[in-house]
Parts: sequence; structure tokens; C-alpha cells
Amino acid sequence: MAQKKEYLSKNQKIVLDIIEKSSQPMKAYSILFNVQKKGLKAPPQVYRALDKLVEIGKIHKIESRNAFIACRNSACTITNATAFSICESCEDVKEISSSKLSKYLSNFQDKEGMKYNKYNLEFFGICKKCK
Amino acid sequence: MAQKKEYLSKNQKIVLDIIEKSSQPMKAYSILFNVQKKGLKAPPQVYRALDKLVEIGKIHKIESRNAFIACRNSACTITNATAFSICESCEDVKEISSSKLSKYLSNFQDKEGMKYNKYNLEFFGICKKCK
DNA sequence: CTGTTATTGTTATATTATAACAATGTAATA
DNA sequence: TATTACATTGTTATAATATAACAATAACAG
Ligand SMILES: [Zn+2]
Ligand SMILES: [Zn+2]
Ligand SMILES: [Zn+2]
Ligand SMILES: [Zn+2]
Repeated sequence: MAQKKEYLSKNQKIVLDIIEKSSQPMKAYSILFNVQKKGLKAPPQVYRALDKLVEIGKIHKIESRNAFIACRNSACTITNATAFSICESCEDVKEISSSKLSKYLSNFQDKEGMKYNKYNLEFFGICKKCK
Repeated sequence: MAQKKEYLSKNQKIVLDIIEKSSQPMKAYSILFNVQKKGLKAPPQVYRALDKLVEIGKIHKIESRNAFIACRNSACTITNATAFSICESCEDVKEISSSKLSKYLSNFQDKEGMKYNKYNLEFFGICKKCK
């Protein structure tokens, strides 16, 4: 389920390429700046590509930071179950791939027995380097 | 730890009051519109109040929606451990108060044994009414 | 080729959030 | 009281994030 689509469009490839080259989340307008030499001139071109890439699970949005990071979680077959650790000091972000965690959360039911088809979890703390 | 402060300032009270009267998350500019009759005219006045109210745990930000909801989780002594269920159809949002869930997540350690002092979890699905 | 759909290019604008600085209020204390 | 320190407020302007709308082009199945 990680990949719902085999081929990416030109703009989607360009945007994904930039994001994959970065080890850290990138902001939309920083992506825009970086792809201008490739001919993408306006925000909608970037945002459309971002939307699609998020949809097919190639990238994830870090909601608390309004930034986008490439998915490197090869075990991340469930694109709609994401977890990240975020350092509040250096802003380093890592995708967490714990099958135990994802099982626990995917099976979570609220008081009324409702189950969810999607979740996003963001952990915050101070990373090793910053300690 | 839910309340770090006994008294709220005038603007903080006004903003909190509006949010508490709403059963659902409110957007900052909708709050602004609603408090203009009370004399708060400009965005910074609202955003400052929001920042403080989030900090002391009176409200939470729903990151995926850029909206703010009052904390009604009386058991929510840990303001920095938040979980919500969000209906993707009607946008209904509920704060989840499950001590089991919060214990599990507060104790979660990543591969390198790192623990976190804060998390935010957002579940997505279709609520009962919308089914 | 023809109709259909996805993608792209483009301009303008909407929405969310903060910088910067002056003015005022509040409270402890010299 | 006068003095200081600090939090809060008011205000203007602007930054940062994201989408609407529509025309043009490309991709592709029938
Ligand atoms: Zn992933
Ligand atoms: Zn760090
Ligand atoms: Zn709460
Ligand atoms: Zn619903």
C-alpha cells in the first residue's frame, strides 16, 4: 500500500528528488526556491506535487512544522500510520518505524469502540547530540 | 501540571471563553472575528493569548487543522501528552483520554532508548454519525 | 483521430502567523 | 513614595503557508 502509483509525473519527480536529497524536513517555499532552476516557478506547482507525494506515501508532512520529509521507512507499508521523533532543540526529525507501536496504534479503539484508518504521531524531546 | 498559572490576563480570558463555548476547534481568525466586539482588534492579540493558553494546557492546537480546542480532559494532568480523534467527513474532533494509551506513549522508547517528554497524536477516521 | 483525463503553467488571492516597537499595567522593594 | 522590573497590551506592517481559478498542454484509451 506504500506505493499506489508506479510512475511519477515530471514535477512530482523533481520535487521528490529535492526532498530525498535532504536528510531533514523541507518547507514548501524552500522546495520552491530549490526547484526554480528546473522550471517550477509558482507555489501551486510545488503544492500539487507535494499533495500527490503525500497521498502515495513517498513523503510525509510533519504537521507541527509545516514541512515535508521523504519516507525512508521501507517497512512502512501502511502510509497512513506515521510516527516521528522531533528534537525541540536542533529540529532533527526521524521517522519512527516500530511495528509494535504501529500495531498498537492501528488497533487502538476509543471508548465507543471506534477504530481509525489513519494516524499521525509526533514525539518531542531533546536528541542525544543536544543533551 | 495541567495548570501552571492561577490567573489569566484579560485577553487570555476573552480568548479562552470563546474557545470553551465552542464544542469544536476554532481557527485563529475566526476567534479574532468573534472577539472584536470585546476590543481585540489585531492578530497578535489573539495569537499571544493562544500561545499562553496552549502553554498552560487550557487549550490544545490541532496541528493538522490549524485550529484550537479547549481541553476538557480533567484527567489530562499531562498537558504535553495529547491525543485526538478527527472525523475526516464532518471534521468533528474529540480529545481522547485513555490512561492506557497515554501510559503506553509516555513510556515509549525508540530504538536507541530515547524517551520523549511530549507527544501529539491525531487519529483520523469516519465517525458514527457519518457512517 | 477523438474524446477523456491528468498534468502543467500562470496570475491572483486567501489563510495563517510573526516582527517590531511604543504604551500601559502590575507588583515587589528600596 | 519612588524605583525598578517584568508582563501585558495596542498597533502597524509584513512574513510564511496554502489555495482558487482558468487556460494550455500532454497522455492515452477506444
Ligand atoms: Zn514512512
Ligand atoms: Zn537535537
Ligand atoms: Zn487536554
Ligand atoms: Zn463525522
